Amino acid sequence: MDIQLKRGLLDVCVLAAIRDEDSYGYQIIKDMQPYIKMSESTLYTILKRLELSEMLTVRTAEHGGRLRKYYHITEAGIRRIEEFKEDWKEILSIYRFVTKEDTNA
Amino acid sequence: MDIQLKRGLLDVCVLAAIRDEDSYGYQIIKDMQPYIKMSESTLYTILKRLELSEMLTVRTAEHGGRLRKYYHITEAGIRRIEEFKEDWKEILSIYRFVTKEDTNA
DNA sequence: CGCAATACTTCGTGATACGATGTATTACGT
DNA sequence: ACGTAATACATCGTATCACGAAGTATTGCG
Repeated sequence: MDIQLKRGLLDVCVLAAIRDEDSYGYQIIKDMQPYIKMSESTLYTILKRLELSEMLTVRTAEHGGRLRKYYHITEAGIRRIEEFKEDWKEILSIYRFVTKEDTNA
Repeated sequence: MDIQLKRGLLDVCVLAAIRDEDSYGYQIIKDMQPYIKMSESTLYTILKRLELSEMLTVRTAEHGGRLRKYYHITEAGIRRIEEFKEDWKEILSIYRFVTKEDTNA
């Protein structure tokens, strides 16, 4: 998919991936794989950004002797998803503008 | 609307604005206004980019003593719109992933 | 012992939307 | 005649951001 098209989707996708249950980087990538692919460097950059903007909180936990950083969505993160749903109406109107065939004979 | 969300839409929107009829910068902005707002600097940057990638051709014409640059979509430009329609399927699947409520429990 | 998988991090690069600013002309009100 | 808005296009600098490359470290398997 066009890289520019992905940009607005990535943040909100990551939030959606931790919405129902806390998760960690490696798992998030795997969960999103069927929908949208992203490299590790991209994901960790996004997670850092979402943490800075307080869309999620981080907690470090040990799992099998290895450290994992678990991410938990905040109220602001949930609102961010809601805002995306609002934006979606505009996106749809743009989609119609772009795809509408020229029906003037 | 979220600026990142607009990124993937802008190019294809501009192409859609000249699809049925050649147009020029100032007019394009006005035509797209109801759907998506962009500054002049953004539009002219995009037009330059689309010209470089041969999605459109340019012709300068005089109109009321003033010069106008008219933009004409190419075959590649039309294909670009078709590719967007293909991408749309992926976008929809992402949208569903993001908006689906947690129905477990 | 070596290699894949897991897990996270850092760095540099290229793309790009935008505000600010500039140039020039036409049109309109007073 | 004068000033202001509208039309029309261009350039520059900045901030944001996705990505590949590369690195660190551990677990687990053959």
